[in-house]
Amino acid sequence: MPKVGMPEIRKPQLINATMEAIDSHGLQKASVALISRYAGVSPAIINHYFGGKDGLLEATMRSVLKQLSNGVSERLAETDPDDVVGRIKAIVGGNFDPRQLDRKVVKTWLAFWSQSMHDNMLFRLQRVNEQRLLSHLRRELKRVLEPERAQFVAQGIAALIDGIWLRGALAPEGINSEMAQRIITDYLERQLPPENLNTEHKRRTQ
Amino acid sequence: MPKVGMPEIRKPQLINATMEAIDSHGLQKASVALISRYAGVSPAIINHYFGGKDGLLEATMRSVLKQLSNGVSERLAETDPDDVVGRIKAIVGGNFDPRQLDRKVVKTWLAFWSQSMHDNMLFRLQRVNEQRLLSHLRRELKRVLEPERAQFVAQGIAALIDGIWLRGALAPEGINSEMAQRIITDYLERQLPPENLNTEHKRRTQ
Amino acid sequence: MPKVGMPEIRKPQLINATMEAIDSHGLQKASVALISRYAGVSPAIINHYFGGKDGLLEATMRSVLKQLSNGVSERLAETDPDDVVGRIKAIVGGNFDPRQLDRKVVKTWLAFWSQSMHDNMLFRLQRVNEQRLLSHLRRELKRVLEPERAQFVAQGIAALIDGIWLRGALAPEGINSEMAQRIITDYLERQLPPENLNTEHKRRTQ
Amino acid sequence: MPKVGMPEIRKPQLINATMEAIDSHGLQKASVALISRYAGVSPAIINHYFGGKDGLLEATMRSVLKQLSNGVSERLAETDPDDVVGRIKAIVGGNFDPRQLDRKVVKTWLAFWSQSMHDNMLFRLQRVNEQRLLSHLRRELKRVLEPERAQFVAQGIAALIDGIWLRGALAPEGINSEMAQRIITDYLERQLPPENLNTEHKRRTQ
DNA sequence: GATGAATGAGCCTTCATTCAT
DNA sequence: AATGAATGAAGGCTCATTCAT
Repeated sequence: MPKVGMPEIRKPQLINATMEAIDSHGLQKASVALISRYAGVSPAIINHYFGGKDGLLEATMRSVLKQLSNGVSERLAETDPDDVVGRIKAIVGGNFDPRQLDRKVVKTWLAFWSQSMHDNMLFRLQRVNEQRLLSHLRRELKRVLEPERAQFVAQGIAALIDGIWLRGALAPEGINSEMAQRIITDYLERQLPPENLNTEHKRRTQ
Repeated sequence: MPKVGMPEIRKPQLINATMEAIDSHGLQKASVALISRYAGVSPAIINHYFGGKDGLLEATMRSVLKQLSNGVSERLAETDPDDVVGRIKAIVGGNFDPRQLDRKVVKTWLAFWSQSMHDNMLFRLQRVNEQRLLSHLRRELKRVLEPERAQFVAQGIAALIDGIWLRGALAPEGINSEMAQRIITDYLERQLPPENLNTEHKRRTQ
Repeated sequence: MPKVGMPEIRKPQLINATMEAIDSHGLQKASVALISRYAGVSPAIINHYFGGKDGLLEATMRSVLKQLSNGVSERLAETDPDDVVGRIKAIVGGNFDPRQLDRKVVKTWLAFWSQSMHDNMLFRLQRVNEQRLLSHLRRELKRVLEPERAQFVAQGIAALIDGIWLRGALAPEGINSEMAQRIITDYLERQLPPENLNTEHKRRTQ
Repeated sequence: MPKVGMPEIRKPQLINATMEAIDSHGLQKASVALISRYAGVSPAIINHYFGGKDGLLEATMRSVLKQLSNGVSERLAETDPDDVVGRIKAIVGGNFDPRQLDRKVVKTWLAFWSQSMHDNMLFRLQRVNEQRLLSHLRRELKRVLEPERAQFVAQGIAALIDGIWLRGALAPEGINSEMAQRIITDYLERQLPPENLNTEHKRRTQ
C-alpha cells in the first residue's frame, strides 16, 4: 500500500460536496464558492486538484456513472452466466440499488444528463454508459429472443429504467426501488418465452 | 396612439428564440443577451414583455407543456370515448406527435425538467402536467383493469413515455416517433385482457 | 381669461406626483416610470411637458421653494412695516406654516438640498432662496441691532430654521410647528434690546 | 498563506474613496465603479470586503458618525465633570472640530441624512447619533435648568448644530467653525442662569 | 498544501429617452 | 395630446480563475 496523499482525501471530498451542492441548489447555482463551502475548504483548491470547475464536474459525473455501472457489474458477477432472467434482473437491480438512489445521486445524474446535451465531454461519458446499459441488456436478451426483438425489448427496458429515474428525480418521495423493479420485471416476463420463466422467480408481482 | 398588437407578435417570437437558444447553447448559457440576439431585438425588451428572465422562462415552459398536452387533448377529442385502447394510443400518440418532437422542444423540455427540481414555479408546472398524464392513463385503464393494476400499468406507460423522451433528448438522431409508439403499444397490448384487443388495431407491433 | 390648456393641468399634476414619489420612495428611486405611475399617465409625457426628467425636477424644486417663500411674503405683507419683532416672526412663521410642513414637502426639500450640491441648476435655486431668507432677516434686525450683530443673529435664526426642518425631515413625527416657533421666538427675544419686546408678544412660552 | 492584514488596509481605503466619490459626484452617482476607481482597485473588491454596495455605504456612514461622536467623547473626557458650560462647549466643539469639517465629510453626512429617510439601516444609525447628541446636551443642561427647560434648550442647540452643518454643506466656503461655535455659545449663555457663567469663559463671543 | 486577495468578464435589470402611431 | 414600443447605457453583482504568500 502506498502512502495515501492529500489527493486521495480531497478529491472524493470535493466530489461529494459537488453532489451535495447540486442536490440542494441545482447545477446552475453550484458555483465553486458554494461547493468549496460544502467541502469546508477554499475555492482555490478546486483548481489545484481538478484544474478548474469543468474538471471537477467531469470527475463528479464519472463518479456517479461509475457507481451506477459498478452496481450492475457486481450483481452480474454474482449471477449464474446462464440464468438470463436472473442476469437481466441483476442489471435492473443494479440500477435501482437503494444505496445509489439517494436524492443527491439521482439529482446529480439528471442534472448532468441535461447538461451533457451541450458539453462534449459530459456527452461522451453519458453516451458510453447509456450504450453500455443497452448492450448489456441486448446481450442477455439475444439468448432467448430473435436479435431484432432483443433490441426492441432492450430499448423498452432501458426506457423504463431511465423514465423511472427521471420521474423519481422530480418526485418529492424519490424513487421507489421495489416498485421500479416490479414494473420492469413484469415487463420482462411478458416479453420472454414461457420456458424461460420457470426457475425461482414465480412471484410476478410479489 | 402607439403601435398596437405587438405583444401578440413579440411574445411568441421571444419564446421561440428562447427555445432556439436553449437548443443550441443550453439553458445555462441562455442569457437574455443571447435570447434577444436570437429574436433580433434588444435585451431590455424581455423585461418589457415578461417582467424579467424568469417570466420568459416560465412562459416558455408553459408553452412547451401546453403544446404537449394539447397534442393529447386533440387526439382524445377525435377518439371514440369507449375505445379504451384507442384512447390510450391517443394519449401516447399525442406525446409523440412528430410536430412536437423537434430537437428544440425536446431539449427545452428536458432542460426545464432538470431545472424544475430547484425552481418552485417550474416545479409546479411540471408536476401538474406529469400528474395529468398519469391521471389520463389511469382513467382509461380502470375501465379494463382492476384499479390497482391500472395504476401499475399507468406508471409503466408514463415511465416509458418519459424515458423515451429523455433518451431521445440525448440521442443525436432524436426521438424515433414510430418506434416509440411501437414499444408502448406492445407494452399495452401485453397488459390488457385479450377481449380488449379485437378492434382495428391488430398487431401493429408486428 | 385664456382658455386653460393641458399644460396647466398636467404640469402641477406631475410636480405633485414627483413629490409623492420622493416622499414614499426617495429621490434616488423616483424614476420617471414611478412618477408617471403616481400621476396616472405615461412616462413619455414627462418629456413632452418638461423636456426630460431634469426639467421636471427643476420645476418641482422651484415649486417647493416658491411655496416656502410665498408663505413668508404673504405674512410680511400683512404685518406692520415698523413692527420689527412681528416681521421676523412673520418670516419664521412663513417657514413653519402648517400647510407647508406636510411630509411630502419637507422630504422633497431635503432631497433637493442634498442633490443641489452636485447639480448647478438646483444649486442656484437653493442659493437664491437661502440668501433671501438671510437677507430678509438681516434687513429687519438691522433696525434694532448693530449691523454686525444683525448679521450674527440672522445667521442664528436661519440656522435654527433649517436645523429644525432638517431634523423634522428625519423625525417620524415630522416638524412640530408650534415648538419650532417657540424655540426661535425665544432665541429672538433674548437677542433683542428690551425696548423692542413691549408689544403684544408677552407669552414667551405660551 | 495568503496575504494577511489586507482588510485593515482596504476597508478604510474604500471608505475614504466613497467619501471622495460622494464629495465630487454626489451619492447618486457614486457607483461602485466610480468608488473603486477612486480607490484604485477593481469594483468586485467591494463585494469581497463589504458584501455589496450597501455594506460599503453603511460602513462609510458608521465611520462618519463615529468620527463625529468620537470628537465629542474625546473632548468630554478632557473636561471637568462639574463644569456644565465647559461640557456643553465640549459637545459643540466636538461637532465643529476642524478635522471633521472638511468638505468630504460634511457632504457625505448630508447625503446620508437625506438617504436615511428611505433606508432603514441608515435611518437607525442616524437616529442613534441624533438622539445621543440630544441626550448628551439634556444631561448637562438638567444640572442648571428645570427638566422641561433643559429639553427645550437642548433642542435649540441641536437645531443650531445641524442647521449650521446643513447650511455649510451647501456653502462654497464650507463651515466656519469659529463662527459656528460663537453662535451656539452665545445662545447658550443667554439661556443659562448668570451664576453658571462665572468661570473662565467670559465673553468669548465678543 | 492551502488560502485569501484580486480581477475581468458576463449577467440581469433599471432607466431616461426617442419614436411611430 | 398621449401612448406603448423599443433601445443603449449603466448599475450592482456573481463567478471562475490567478497569484503571492
